[in-house]
Amino acid sequence: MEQQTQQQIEDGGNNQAAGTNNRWAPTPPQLRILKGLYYDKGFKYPTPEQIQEICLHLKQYGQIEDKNVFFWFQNLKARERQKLKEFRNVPVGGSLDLNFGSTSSTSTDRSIDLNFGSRVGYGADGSIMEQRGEYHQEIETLPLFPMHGEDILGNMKTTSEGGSGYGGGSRISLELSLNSYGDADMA
Amino acid sequence: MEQQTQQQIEDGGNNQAAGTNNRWAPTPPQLRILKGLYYDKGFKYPTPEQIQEICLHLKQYGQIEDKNVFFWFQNLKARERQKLKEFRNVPVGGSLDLNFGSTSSTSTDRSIDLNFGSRVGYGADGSIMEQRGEYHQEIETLPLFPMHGEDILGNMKTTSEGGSGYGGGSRISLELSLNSYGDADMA
DNA sequence: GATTTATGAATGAATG
DNA sequence: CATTCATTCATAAATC
Repeated sequence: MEQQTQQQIEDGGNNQAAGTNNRWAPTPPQLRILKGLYYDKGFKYPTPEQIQEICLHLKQYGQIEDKNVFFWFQNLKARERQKLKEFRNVPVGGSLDLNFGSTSSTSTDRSIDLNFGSRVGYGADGSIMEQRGEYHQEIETLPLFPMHGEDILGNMKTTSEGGSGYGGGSRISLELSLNSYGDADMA
Repeated sequence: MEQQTQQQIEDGGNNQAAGTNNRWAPTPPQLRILKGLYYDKGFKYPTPEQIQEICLHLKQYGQIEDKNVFFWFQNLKARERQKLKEFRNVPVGGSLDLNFGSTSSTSTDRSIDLNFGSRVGYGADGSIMEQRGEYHQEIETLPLFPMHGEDILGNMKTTSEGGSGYGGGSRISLELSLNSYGDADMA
């Protein structure tokens, strides 16, 4: 599922030949509409339904898919935010204290708590991932990785067999049958 | 998604240098294992214990933490789900008011009436990647794009396009302030 | 025609 | 689990 068939988008007379383009490019009408939504209406958080609506509508102006609309909004938002961040520091050396009263407290509180070091409380529904005080675990022979002599990659498990399983854990004996998923390093 | 023309994950054990790369990127072996688990074995809901197991095993193929495994599964699940959901028809009957500069409903900044959408909200990105050769829909009056009868967009699609046209007819009249942004076509 | 820029696309990470 | 943010890769288009 790479960049599938998003071909044949034509812009206002500057289209490419068929077969050479794979990346969607908004046609002028599409761009106009999208920008209108974003800037004029301040419409920046379209729900999936709205995305589909928009996409459906934009289809008459050229090939387009939902994900194009989605990405368009995402990228625009991200890049606007990015630009703002870059300007946070006034590059001028002049002492410009612009205290115009407006307590522009940008409440962009993204309480970043990067405390993901060891254990995380990913469990959202409270069913998984408990806080274990000790990171003590004796998984040597993992049930997930059956030691048939080779693991998923075909590498030999040189580790000790024996299986000191832990009680309570789902003992899923998944054996990966090493299916290449087309995942290779194509440099 | 199996996009292969992207990252150049380099090594298999020397990733994430200090300070330069803070974001984990799966090494090819790691990816292969993870995909094998997910797709091959249908293993999509790892418990915390299993996450640790997986992580432990993946460690021999590069730096990795539990949270990486966790996020990987979460993201893949979420995005796969999105894809499926996006195929469904849009049930919206809601009216996303999209009047740029017309119908002065400019009371609030975000005067979009996105209250209709309960909370359905499913993904909107990877829409349809599969074979969808020729489906094109006959849009008419979308609630999102109220037609006022005038075609301000004036897409000169009938002009010297010289290619396969946009296909759709311009029956939607979306009144945009065309001069708002100056660049509708930066091509 | 190689370099830079703009932007579509992908995905890891995070939040609620 | 759904949604959003941040960062990065990839590439068409513009620039030199």
